[in-house]
Amino acid sequence: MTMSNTGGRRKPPTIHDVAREAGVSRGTVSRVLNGGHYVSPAAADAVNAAIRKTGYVVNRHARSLITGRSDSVGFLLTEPQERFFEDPNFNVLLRGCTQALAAHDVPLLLMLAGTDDERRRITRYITAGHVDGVLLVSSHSGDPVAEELRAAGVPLVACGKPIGLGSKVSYVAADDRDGARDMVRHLLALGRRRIGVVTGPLDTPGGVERLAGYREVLAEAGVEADERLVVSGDYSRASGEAGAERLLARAPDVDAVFVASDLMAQGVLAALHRAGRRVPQDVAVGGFDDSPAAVATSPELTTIRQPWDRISAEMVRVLLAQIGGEDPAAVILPTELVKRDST
Amino acid sequence: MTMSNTGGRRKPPTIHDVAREAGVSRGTVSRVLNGGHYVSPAAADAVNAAIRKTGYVVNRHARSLITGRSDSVGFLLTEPQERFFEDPNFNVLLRGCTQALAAHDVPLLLMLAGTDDERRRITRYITAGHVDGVLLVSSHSGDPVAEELRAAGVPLVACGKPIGLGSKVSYVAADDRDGARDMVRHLLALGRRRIGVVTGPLDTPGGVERLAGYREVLAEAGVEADERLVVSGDYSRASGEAGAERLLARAPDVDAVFVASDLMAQGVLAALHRAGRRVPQDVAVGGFDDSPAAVATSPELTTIRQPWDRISAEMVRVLLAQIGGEDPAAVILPTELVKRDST
DNA sequence: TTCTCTACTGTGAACGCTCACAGAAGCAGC
DNA sequence: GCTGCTTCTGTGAGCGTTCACAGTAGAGAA
Repeated sequence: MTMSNTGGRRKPPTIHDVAREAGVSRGTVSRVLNGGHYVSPAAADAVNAAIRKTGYVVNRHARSLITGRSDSVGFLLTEPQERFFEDPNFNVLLRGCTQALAAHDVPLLLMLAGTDDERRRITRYITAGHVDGVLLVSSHSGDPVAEELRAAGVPLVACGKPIGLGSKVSYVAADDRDGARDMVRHLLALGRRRIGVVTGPLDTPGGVERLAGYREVLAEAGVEADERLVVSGDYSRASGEAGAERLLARAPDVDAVFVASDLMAQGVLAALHRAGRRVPQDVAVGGFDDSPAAVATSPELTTIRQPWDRISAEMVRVLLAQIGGEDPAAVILPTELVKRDST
Repeated sequence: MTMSNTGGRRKPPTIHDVAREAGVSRGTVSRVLNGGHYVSPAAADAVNAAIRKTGYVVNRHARSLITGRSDSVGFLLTEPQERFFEDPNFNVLLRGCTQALAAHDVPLLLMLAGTDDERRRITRYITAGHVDGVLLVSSHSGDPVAEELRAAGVPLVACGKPIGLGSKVSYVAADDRDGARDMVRHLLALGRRRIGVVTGPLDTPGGVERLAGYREVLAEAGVEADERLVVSGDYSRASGEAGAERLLARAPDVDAVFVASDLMAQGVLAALHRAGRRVPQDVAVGGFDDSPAAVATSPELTTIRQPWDRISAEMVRVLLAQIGGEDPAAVILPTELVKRDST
């Protein structure tokens, strides 16, 4: 009699079937399912055996209906779709988050807010309680979706310090300023003195902090600050390329560039190459992120590693804690200089 | 009296509240919510007004509990994570699918199966009925997850023709052979006769078809087939780079290369550049996909456009149809030659 | 008038689960 | 014996929706 007793049944087994099979009540099965407290070892064993035998899987809808939780979270990206297509950092983050969530059996709903229409639909979906919380990726300030979610009291964890959301919203970020300092110190140590910078968008804390780190280290080293060496970008490859061109035009004697993202650094490399500058001999180039893009260039990029694994793991941890009732938290993680061939 | 009557309530309004507000029964509200058949115009208006006034949003869990549907679908990627990090085609597809699904108010659950452990968890999740259907991206043959899902009768639509799943599984694909033919004809029209090819993985229909198209056109044109001109890759950038090196070593007189993916073409471009060959003067390079990667190269890639918008829209359409009870279907979409600077 | 048909509406039951509560069993202390 | 405490177990109620069914009203036909 080793065969399963399901016979020709179509419908999946319920908690009731498990209870009958194990010779206990629904309540006991439910207790085993939810942590196993106040259950005798004998009963727990019988229930687990019955679950295996029947192939029971909990019906999440029935559970959610009564608990009021959905046991799922949203991953919300409010960047323009070009950025999503271009920047592999999002993929790394997405992968990290799904992985961390899987350990808690929490599915991830992907929400890409490209248009205003999508923004509205997604906001409605989230505030209706269809997800318990949101992992937010939105670098720019004044994001109306984020503000609405915060106002609605939806548990929220941002990747990178969010702007204009007050201190009530959690975030996880790498130590941008410290990373920038490491890179510029590295360039100084190579003997470079005309160090340019292509910044990130200056309406984001990340962009501001990386620039601040650059300025600090130059000042500490007594290197003359030259505003012609500072050009701004928006993290995109194209803006890196344009930035490098401006830099070469304004300060032809530049001998190193700190670029605030690897993607922009790709563009910088292309522009330098077109201008006939050798990397790293004539101009050293340092990136930021350690994204997959950093090793797709030639030469491979020296860069500042953002600990993506830890960032995504912390985002998930903080979000689940907040869903569980804890207060918002801010987590800053250390970066690391990764030396490759571009410096 | 224009204020909402919600007062200090915390709990969201239910269908019952709407019914009371509109002066009708739950059943009538439910009918309005689900298509509005057999409802008088007056009642429908009253219900819609009440919905707006109360801010009612349907509780999907309660609905799912009784209908047995989850009204959500999974997006399952069984590629190794490096591929997901490297290839922006996945992002384009993902974006297209979320967008198409949003029009039907169907959320997308992201499932990335990197490890065996994840594969098992995801299979269990899906076969438990937590999603109504699956959008599958899995180029390689013998994928055990896909086979299990098919066997379990889960509605399934693959991107690209799946291998070894019999004819019972739906798929949407671009016309690989025809696209390859267009590209090789284009290279011939440019006067090239020593046309090499870097193939995709030959355990996938896409890889096989693109190679077949190449061979066909050369044969039709009476150009001598030379197996030294054929090297194989796996769609990755690195394999394109390695492929081009092999090609140059085996057939130094190559004057054009048809590369079966844009990402590989990036690698081919890098290898040609390193070898001192000018593109397109010395060697013309044609890609495949028209992925965002195609315009991030210099020179920008001539390529075969896969109609990603239509592919994702069709995948969603076919999947929803199949969930609705229709039979599996295969959809082949036409490609288009996009001329840029690399040919 | 009465019957039938169509268009619409209301009601109870059910979906599968968790939660609160009541009760049982075992054991100690009086 | 009774009381109190702890640990465990079963039961009824209810979460918010849809579905099947019963019922009503009005129009048209006999």
